[in-house]
Amino acid sequence: MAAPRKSNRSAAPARDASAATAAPRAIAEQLERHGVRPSAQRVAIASYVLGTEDHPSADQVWARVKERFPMVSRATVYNTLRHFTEKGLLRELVLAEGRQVFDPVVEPHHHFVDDETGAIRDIPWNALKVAKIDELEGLDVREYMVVVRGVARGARKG
Amino acid sequence: MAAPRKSNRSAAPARDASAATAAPRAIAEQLERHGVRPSAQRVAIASYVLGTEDHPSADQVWARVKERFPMVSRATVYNTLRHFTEKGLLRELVLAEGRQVFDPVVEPHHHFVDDETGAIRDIPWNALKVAKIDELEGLDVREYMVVVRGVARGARKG
DNA sequence: CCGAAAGTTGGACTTAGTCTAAAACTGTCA
DNA sequence: TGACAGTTTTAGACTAAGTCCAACTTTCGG
Repeated sequence: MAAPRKSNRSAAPARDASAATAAPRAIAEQLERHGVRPSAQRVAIASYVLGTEDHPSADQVWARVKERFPMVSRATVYNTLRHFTEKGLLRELVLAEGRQVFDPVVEPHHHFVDDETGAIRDIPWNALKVAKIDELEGLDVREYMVVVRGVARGARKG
Repeated sequence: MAAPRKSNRSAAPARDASAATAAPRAIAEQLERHGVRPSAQRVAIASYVLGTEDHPSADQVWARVKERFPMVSRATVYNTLRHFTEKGLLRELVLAEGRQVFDPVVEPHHHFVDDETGAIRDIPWNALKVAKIDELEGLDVREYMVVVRGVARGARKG
């Protein structure tokens, strides 16, 4: 389940290194560049949600952040995720198993939903090509994506 | 909001004709053909959900059905929708504003989500073409669709 | 240090959906 | 007809996801 890339558990405290923790300094700067005032809670939330390859739901983010920051409130996480989304740090997808999920990749891309595990994976924009989208009559298209459902064959490692 | 098509309130009892009510006989037969025993509640649910062009959520179906069948319970509606889906009468989409919605069109097609109203519209399968879907490595594709978001321009009539 | 604005908090509330045990209905067979 | 089994429906409790709000805390500018 965990994506074992970006192994920068550099100056992390003596806890397990399972959660992806980027340097707080860098995260604070990233927030500021997007016009978000970096509070401690926001940095904690960002350090998980901006660094993950999962597509967590809001409640999943809350659970994750609480592990290292137990006194954070649910309202804060929800507000913050909305805030991040408004500021363009996140994208909100509505294709998951009934809940809205957040995707730190803001650039357009497609999605693969694993029917067995429910996991969502990104598909690079150029891996697929949609034709005739500009021929749709009467629709002002703002964005589009292909949603592929199926099962991942073979090479899935935990 | 009401879709004033299929005005076959033929041998219906003396009640109002506001909701789309197909002939109960025909619906019962349709259910039987799909291996669903047609109870009164199931026919009531089917007569709305199989005849609509909306993409209602389960709770919306419940609300609609209760208008003409006030004593129907929520569990029945949820069970029935699941049952219909298993029997291939409905398809369940997971792309709506955070909820699962049902689509009486079982054949593959694409979807347009109106960002302003949240309404979902079908896009015919042949209106778009997705290339390179068979080149996706390591994925057993079961189905796919294009989800288009934007706003409907002009000519929208209810 | 003060006040205002921004941020955070817990908890109540809402909405969507599931679960359950009991009741009601249906078909069958004697 | 009446008894039985299996199916369907029911109300309501429960859970999960998410919103809302009023109060508290923190930060920032002066």
